[in-house]
Amino acid sequence: MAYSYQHPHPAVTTDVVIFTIQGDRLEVLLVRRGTEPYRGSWALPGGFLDSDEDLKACAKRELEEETGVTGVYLEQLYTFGAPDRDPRKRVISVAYYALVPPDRLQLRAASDAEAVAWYSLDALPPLAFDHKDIIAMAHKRLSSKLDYSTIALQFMPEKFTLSALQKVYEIILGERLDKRNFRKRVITFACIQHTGELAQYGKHRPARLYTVISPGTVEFIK
Amino acid sequence: MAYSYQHPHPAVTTDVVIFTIQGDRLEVLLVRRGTEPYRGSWALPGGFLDSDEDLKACAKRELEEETGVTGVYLEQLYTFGAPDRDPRKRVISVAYYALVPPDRLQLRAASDAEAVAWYSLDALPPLAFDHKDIIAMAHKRLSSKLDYSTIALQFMPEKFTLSALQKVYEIILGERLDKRNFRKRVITFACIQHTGELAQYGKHRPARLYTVISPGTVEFIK
DNA sequence: GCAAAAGTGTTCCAGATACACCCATGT
DNA sequence: ACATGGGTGTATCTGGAACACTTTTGC
Repeated sequence: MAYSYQHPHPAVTTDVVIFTIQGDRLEVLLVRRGTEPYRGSWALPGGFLDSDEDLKACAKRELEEETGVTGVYLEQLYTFGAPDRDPRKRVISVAYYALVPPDRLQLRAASDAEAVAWYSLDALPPLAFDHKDIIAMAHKRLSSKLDYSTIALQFMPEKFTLSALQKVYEIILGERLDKRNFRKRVITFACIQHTGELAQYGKHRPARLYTVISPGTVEFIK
Repeated sequence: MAYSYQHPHPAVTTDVVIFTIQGDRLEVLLVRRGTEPYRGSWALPGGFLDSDEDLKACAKRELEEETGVTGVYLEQLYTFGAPDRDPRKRVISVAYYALVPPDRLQLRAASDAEAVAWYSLDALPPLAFDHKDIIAMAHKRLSSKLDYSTIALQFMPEKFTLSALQKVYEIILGERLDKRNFRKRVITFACIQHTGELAQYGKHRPARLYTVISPGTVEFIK
């Protein structure tokens, strides 16, 4: 079975950068490649576009097939097409990215457990293709979106404390923030609300729990 | 001569949205299609990716071949890949955009003069494919970049008056701006400088001419 | 002298920043 | 009682917005 064309056609893939926050680290989801080229190397989840498949649908499908992660809100990042980015043949890759809360990271049981893992952004293994560049660009996009959108809320579980949210900002931006100013700012977000509940106690005062009103949406500030 | 693959490969094209300001209008460069599908319709300049060609190089080449416009700084906009965006076959299009000053608009003599034209954004003809959506997205991107970069300077000829620059902002944003506030803001741009010269006289006071120090660069404000 | 665009400062408001102490709980 | 993180208010600074008149030229 072969597909023939009058002109050379590149292959088209999608690749997905899934970020999460775990512990004190910003992490990305990687899969170990089972096929050449770069067999055995770590890479972003992704794969070839089907004939009648929308680009974003392809990214979602590959993500689910390879990692079991579903239901995330993907956003297009950039299209990578350097002629030599795949050593075997010409491949154009449309990259997407998304943010998931750490409690959503139930990785596919069905897939080989060894083959899917979270890696801290500052301790990435050697990566296949130009995936290092793709991750770098996604990180840059993420940082700049923090300034003018409420995108960071996508990292939060259903209920969260303001301290936890602040920690997320600090991890992504790589700097400490002032607690009072941070709180003043985020409570102006129309899309967060506190639930009246308190967090499970620690050896300190219990914290109020907040929740996001319209989840899955990227809102712009002001 | 045919190219065969084991899996279906979509075709990949680049399309280019070239903006300019002419008179009081924001305009885009369109070409009339000479081939099916949409033969005779207006469309963005663009075309198929060559086998070993970088995406941006393809956009530049097609732009020059079809319109004679060269030397512009292209930026990637978005990749469009809806399965039905081309009625004949699957085509993925990587869209680029750029801004050119009106004095650079010497369109290719070599190409059919009838086949290349500037159209005002608010009086576009019916367009091929999803090119209307591509232009809409490019316009949105352009508007938002005005806020945080000096991208509008790319529309200016080598020497220009502050009033001319203000008019450019007003045309893109679709609203009037305060003259004093505008001038205060733009003279803080590190990349513009006044030349000491005055504009050719009209029936009014001559205006100072300014120039861009590092042309071709998109600078971020602050 | 009149029309037409160039050029110029100050006041005000809102949002960001800097900064330090008391509170509720577990041990 | 003490250790731990939760929670709060005020003074200041800065950038953006509103706003009107004088200057230089052509006719």
